[in-house]
Amino acid sequence: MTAKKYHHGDLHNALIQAGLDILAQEGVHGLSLRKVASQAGVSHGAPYAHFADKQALIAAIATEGYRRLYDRLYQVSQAFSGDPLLQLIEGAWGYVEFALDDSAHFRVTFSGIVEKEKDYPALVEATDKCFDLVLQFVKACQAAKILDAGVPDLMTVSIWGAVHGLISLIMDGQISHTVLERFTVRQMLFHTLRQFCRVELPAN
Amino acid sequence: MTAKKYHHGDLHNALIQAGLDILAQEGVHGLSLRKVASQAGVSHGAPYAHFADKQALIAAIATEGYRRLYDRLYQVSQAFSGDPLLQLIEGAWGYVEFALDDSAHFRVTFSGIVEKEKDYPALVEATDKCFDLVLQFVKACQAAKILDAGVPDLMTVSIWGAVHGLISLIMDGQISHTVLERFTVRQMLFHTLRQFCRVELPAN
DNA sequence: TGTACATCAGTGAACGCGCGTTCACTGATGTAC
DNA sequence: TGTACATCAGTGAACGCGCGTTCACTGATGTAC
Repeated sequence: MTAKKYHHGDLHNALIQAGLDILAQEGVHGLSLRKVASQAGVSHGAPYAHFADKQALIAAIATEGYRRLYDRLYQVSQAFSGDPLLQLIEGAWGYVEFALDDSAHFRVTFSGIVEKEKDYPALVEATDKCFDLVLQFVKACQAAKILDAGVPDLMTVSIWGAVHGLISLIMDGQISHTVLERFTVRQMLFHTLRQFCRVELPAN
Repeated sequence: MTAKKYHHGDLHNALIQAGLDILAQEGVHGLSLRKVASQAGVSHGAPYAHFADKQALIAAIATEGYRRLYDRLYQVSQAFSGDPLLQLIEGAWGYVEFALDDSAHFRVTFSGIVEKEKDYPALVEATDKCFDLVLQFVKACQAAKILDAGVPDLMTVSIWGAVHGLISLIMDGQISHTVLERFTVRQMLFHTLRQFCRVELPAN
């Protein structure tokens, strides 16, 4: 965050990046403070100058996850502004891509590893910002009669949950291979979205 | 499984039960072979007479999770036989209840902790049996025009994912309190199911 | 029924490991004069 | 510009811990005669 220029320069962010590297290479199980420090080229005591404890680093990594997700969604909202259906579809697809591209980061972000969210206001803010953007997508779709009218919050939770659950089941190997062999992830996503939308979806 | 009657009697199953106790008391993080052995009242080397390694015990616990889920779903299918809509609704609700009642067990069951499922045929079998039962629910609903016609496998994955994702987000604390305060879990589930069903749902 | 034996479930000491965290320290940096 | 000083990011040894796994053993059990 605040890029102080003492020895390292910006170890705070370097540690978060190192955490992402570890997650990408070794998965959630490999994420330890000592490995993160080593990956950042720093001794294992150094992180304590920037994070209170391991939980705080994980919270920062989760916050970064929500920020990246927001960026993806925001890009989609700009790219398809004025077309609520495509915003919804490609927003959902962006969510899926994030999960597939960086599955360990996705897992940490959503795994609720950080128990008392209240201690990490930046995480709460990033979460809320993401939710609000999806909420905008949903409201635009409702206005365009693409989605049922009704409480937008509920619809947002339902759609978010449907996409989140679909990609979670796939990532965690719960979908039988007989299904995986016959359909692409995008086809499954479209099938799910079709249940929510009251209009025809474009070809996937 | 095979209840040999040497010293303990049936340590195999006692260890699985002890694992469930640990999960209920301490969560996924507390699950270690040594704690499980201790909980079962046995020395920490004893489990190796029954399980090749920790992964094998976890696989057995996940298998038990799928079996319990199957039992819940089967009970629903019997209780509401002839009423596909109620089977679907209460089956989904059973899934949600399992997650809420035993969240750590639910997590282990679906977390894909066991990487190479092929090494645990009982787990694969339990998984497939569950999926097939949901598939039956879906087919019955399609026949009754409650759900859209189409590939039943795809519809099963979509609905399963929607319910799984909804309860996952709730369990992992990703739903903002402003939503949680206004709606019950059952209301959220009904809202999700309403998107899939082409008929009115009963009052929740 | 009683005895000798083989089996093997469970014991407990031991192994090496990586972990989170602390703490006295060092030395590079920024600042005051 | 040069010097003295204060700051504090990063070091590395040390701590205690719980973990998964191995292994020689013990003793309760089932079996053969």
